[in-house]
Amino acid sequence: MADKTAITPTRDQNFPEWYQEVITAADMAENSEVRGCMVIKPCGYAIWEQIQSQLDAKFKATGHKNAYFPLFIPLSYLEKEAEHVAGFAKECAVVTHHRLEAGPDGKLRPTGALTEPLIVRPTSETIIGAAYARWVQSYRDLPILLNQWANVVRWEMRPRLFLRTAEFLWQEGHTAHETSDEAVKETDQMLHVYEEMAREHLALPVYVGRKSASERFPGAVDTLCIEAMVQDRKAVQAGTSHFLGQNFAKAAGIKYLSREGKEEHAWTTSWGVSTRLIGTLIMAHSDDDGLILPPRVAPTHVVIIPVTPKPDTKDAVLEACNKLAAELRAQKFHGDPVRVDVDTRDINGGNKNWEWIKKGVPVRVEIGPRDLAGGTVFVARRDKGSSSKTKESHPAATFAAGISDLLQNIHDSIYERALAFRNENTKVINSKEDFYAFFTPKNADKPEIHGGFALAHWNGSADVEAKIKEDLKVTIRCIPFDKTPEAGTCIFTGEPSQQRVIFAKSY
RNA sequence: CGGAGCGUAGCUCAGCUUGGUAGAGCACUUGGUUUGGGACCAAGACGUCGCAGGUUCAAAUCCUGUCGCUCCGACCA
Repeated sequence: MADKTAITPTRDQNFPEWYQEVITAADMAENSEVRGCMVIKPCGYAIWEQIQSQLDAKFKATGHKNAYFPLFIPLSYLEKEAEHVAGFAKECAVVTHHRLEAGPDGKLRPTGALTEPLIVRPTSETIIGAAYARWVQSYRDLPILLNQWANVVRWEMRPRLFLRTAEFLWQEGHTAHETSDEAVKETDQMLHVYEEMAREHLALPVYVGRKSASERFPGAVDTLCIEAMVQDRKAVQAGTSHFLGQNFAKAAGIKYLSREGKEEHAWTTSWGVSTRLIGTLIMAHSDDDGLILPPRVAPTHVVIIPVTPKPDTKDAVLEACNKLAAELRAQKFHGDPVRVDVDTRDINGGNKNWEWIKKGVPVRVEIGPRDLAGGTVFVARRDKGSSSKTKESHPAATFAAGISDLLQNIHDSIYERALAFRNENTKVINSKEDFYAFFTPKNADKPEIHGGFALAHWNGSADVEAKIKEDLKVTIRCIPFDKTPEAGTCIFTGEPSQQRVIFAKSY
């Protein structure tokens, strides 16, 4: 029993299936009867609420306000920006009717065809652009700094819970500025907000960089991104920030009279993160016993499990549990009260323990009669694995006072582990042969976990990118900012290159 | 939209080749014994065998059609 894992298969045996099982075991979400859509259950949604409230505070702190724009977008709006059309047309849900009538067979059928079909927003640049065009007349009306929390629909062929679903939750920031420079600064600023969120809240080390032209958001001049590595060594684009230049302003007619009295088009940006962050979190941190949550986004920081083997000590144990819960709740972690559950359910203690392990709660505290006698609490850290050997006895009197430090310590250890993993699997590659070897699985039928991030020189050609994608399913994840430019030669063509870029397989 | 596979209890699946009363494990309910890491015993509830036709005395099983799902490709945050 000792070496049994809570999740089967393990990560090594079958990573995709392990991922699904972690979600099921933690009761986070399930597939809905509508293909590609998911039901986010309370345990999953609570994580989103944490992400949402913490990010929202950062948006407010950088001068943004929230608003809400319509779900339905006139079809003609999408047509206004050519690249945008090409990017999204293939995955749009289209609304063509507005009424149902019972047919002769008693079944409902759509009637009342719309004169202009509506699309369900895949993203909102066009409809927000139309609003901004109405709102902006003068340079005095700029900047506009708005964000919306919304759902969007992209009709995906191959859905995966949290990572890629037909409908997903996200936030999309949309700003309009007087100058290019100001919009570029906004794009950088929001990327930085995402990077900070990933590092400090999600314990995710990310590469920050720029997308190559072929990976750019449709219609953008420049797309910046944060890229995370998960445990099968693939990349996940965890957030994006786009400098849209004047492309959408021209398409939507966002014009203003400048300080010089000339009519100008505004400069716009957009930026977003989605419920995909939850999928990234799961794949980056969890182990073969289930979810591991970084404390800042964990809906529950500490679960207290009363151990009540004998009825005569039960009341005293429960009292001690409630007392500790109150002490913990009085403590703060990054400004918020510590979130504590006391699990008093009358079920087998072992099962109870495993349930919380699978849900990824950072700290489990057991209190039983022996602890009462000794003035101790028995503490298990989720990030240290599930073995009972890692549990430690702490003095009950001082435990609550140290909880914030303990949670921060857990956060740091999760981050460090993810960082070490990423660094181990990021290789500097200097030849085409090494590159192909790095990304080719040894077992073609059932590929093992292989590859990682490759830092290689590239001549900037889209044809080379396309060829690599075709051969290996490997793409340029980003041109990283934090690597100092280094002259070299493209490993594919031998042509000069200014910088190494990050190649990887991706979700 | 191509290629493959699968639809049987809440879940995972057996049964189908060779037609004959609908099965197992897990989960669930009740009672009891347990309880410091996934407990045990007993009793119980749960099914239009994806759907529609056909063959047959008889279909989960054979035939035809149909719908859905999963995986692999193409596409994507």
